[in-house]
Amino acid sequence: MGRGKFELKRIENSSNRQVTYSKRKNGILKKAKEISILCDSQVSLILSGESGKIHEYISPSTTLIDVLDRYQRATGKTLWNAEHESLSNEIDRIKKENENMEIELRYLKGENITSLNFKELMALETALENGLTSVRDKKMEVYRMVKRNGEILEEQNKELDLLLQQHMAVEDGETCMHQIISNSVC
Amino acid sequence: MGRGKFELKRIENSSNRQVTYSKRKNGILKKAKEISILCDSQVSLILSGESGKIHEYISPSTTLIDVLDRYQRATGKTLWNAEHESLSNEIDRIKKENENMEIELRYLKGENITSLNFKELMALETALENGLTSVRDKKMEVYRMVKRNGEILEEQNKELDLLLQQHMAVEDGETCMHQIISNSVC
DNA sequence: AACTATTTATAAAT
DNA sequence: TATTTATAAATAGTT
Repeated sequence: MGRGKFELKRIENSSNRQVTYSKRKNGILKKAKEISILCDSQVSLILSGESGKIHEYISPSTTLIDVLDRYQRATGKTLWNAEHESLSNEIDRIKKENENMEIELRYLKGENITSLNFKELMALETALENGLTSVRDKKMEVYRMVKRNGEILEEQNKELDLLLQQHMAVEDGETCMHQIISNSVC
Repeated sequence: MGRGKFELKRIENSSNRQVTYSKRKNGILKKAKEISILCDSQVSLILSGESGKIHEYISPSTTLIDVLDRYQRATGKTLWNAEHESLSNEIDRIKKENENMEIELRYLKGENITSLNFKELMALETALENGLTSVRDKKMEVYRMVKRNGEILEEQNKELDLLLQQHMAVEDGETCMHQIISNSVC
């Protein structure tokens, strides 16, 4: 079907892949419905694409549980125990991930850094400096935009301005200092 | 397809029904395989006809367990027991936590901050400044200790020293600048 | 999202 | 039951 023979391999273009998924999903769901009605058969079809969203067709003459029961009896595989184990494993995996992120977060906040060696501390410092630079750049950008648009009410504006002046003073100072260090005029 | 339009209703002739089942079963199994490969999607298809024999296609990138697991959490339908539900809830909870931490981490690294407003940026900046201060203090502390104990070999020491001098110079500059701002002597 | 040229699936015939 | 064939259906690329 379609404008040319297709090769049975993953579609590399992400956008095409998504479109094809959407089209073929509808196609196969229709096929599932047809065979179950035409031939009076039990069907369970569960699909999920990259978005993670699930699509299903379960023939109305049955339930998923029935299908799985039959499946277990026919194949001799016990899904229930395996299911339990699989969930437990996933929990372990996510918890581990969680723990690592928590540690990294604490480090970035300067907590629990006693155990770090010098090299690690330097890397951390660099990461923080980079973050700070991005945030300050963004802040300035937002500030300029707000100023230009004059969108905030007078009162809020004044309050904000006070805070800003304090902040900006510090940063201007630092910038100036860097120039001193690199032997240019301040 | 076929020699005439077909009606979507049970085929009454038993022999025809069986033949059609057999043909369409092959067709839909092929379709299942195709969509899973072409679109990199997770597919579980279980079929049974009147003979009771089961046919299945499970995409190789996954297992039936995984598919059912996702199915249950996506639809909220519990296929097995209460224990499953509690495990499933725990996974959802941890994943949510995980997501929040991931966002916070990105913020601290200065990523994805476009959506933040001014107040949030200021809070972020403060957090980063605090982190940086702690890390730098710690770094100095470690440096002094290492120096005093003379534990590193001569060669390593020299190499490190070079790096350090660069780092310290910058920070001394900043510290000095802060003192200027707070009206004390530099 | 709709169109269309082509391929693919399949109902009926053999 | 397997193969062939006429036709409907699905769909890849296009707009």
